[in-house]
Amino acid sequence: MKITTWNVNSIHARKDMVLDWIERNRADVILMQETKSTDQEFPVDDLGDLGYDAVFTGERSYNGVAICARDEITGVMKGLPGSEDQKRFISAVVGGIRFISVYVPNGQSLGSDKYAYKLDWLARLVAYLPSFGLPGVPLVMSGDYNIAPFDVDAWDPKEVSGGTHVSPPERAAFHALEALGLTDAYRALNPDTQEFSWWDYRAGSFQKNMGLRIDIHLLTPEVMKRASRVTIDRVARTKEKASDHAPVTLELQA
DNA sequence: ATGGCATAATTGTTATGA
Repeated sequence: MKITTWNVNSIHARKDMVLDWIERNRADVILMQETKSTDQEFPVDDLGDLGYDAVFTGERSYNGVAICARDEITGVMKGLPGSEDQKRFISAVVGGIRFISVYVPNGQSLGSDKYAYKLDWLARLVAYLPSFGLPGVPLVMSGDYNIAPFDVDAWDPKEVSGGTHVSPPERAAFHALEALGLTDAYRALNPDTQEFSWWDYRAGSFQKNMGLRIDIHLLTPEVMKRASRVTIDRVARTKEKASDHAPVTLELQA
């Protein structure tokens, strides 16, 4: 079973590229972030033509998350309690596993209102997750966490974003998610490797490999036992008009 | 210290991203 998380940075600006990638890679489940699409405009018919069902919650211009799958999707839940206005959380069951697609707020700069919102949002996520019954259930929560968990996950932790994405409170929130019984599959399978999933469009950052690993699959133990590989598709980031995030694919053994 | 690039609202400029 292949599960991909991908911040597409507008499903409309990149529809052909995203559909082409899905057609060529045939992941079983695709968790999207930053669709930047209202529910009315989400390209559900195009995905249907490729054999995928899709559930989504979005808004105009910003945010927006989706779950696409080749098998039946059930048990859909939309919105993080207390933060329903920004469309950053969707959950559904596919093939006996509960999936959650999250788009964690960016945080803008240390001390800003948006930074406070990011920490509040993460605290609400930590408070909400136990209602899903983890760690003793098959659950995969993937998405754009906007946090580089450790220094190895950032090209230069001292220079990044004026301190956001690497600040101790953000990392503490990420580790609070792990404390609920979730494991960062990429880091568990690759203890020392430095690989990034996002690169700034500016200043030739991709060519210089100045990036962050912020697109992450978090797994409960019984799913982690099945995890064989996590791959970051850098080639997708080289394409003309690519998203600034690469798709990250988790492979589970049957 | 700042800008750089991209998207989406709009048509000249602003908000946002990480």
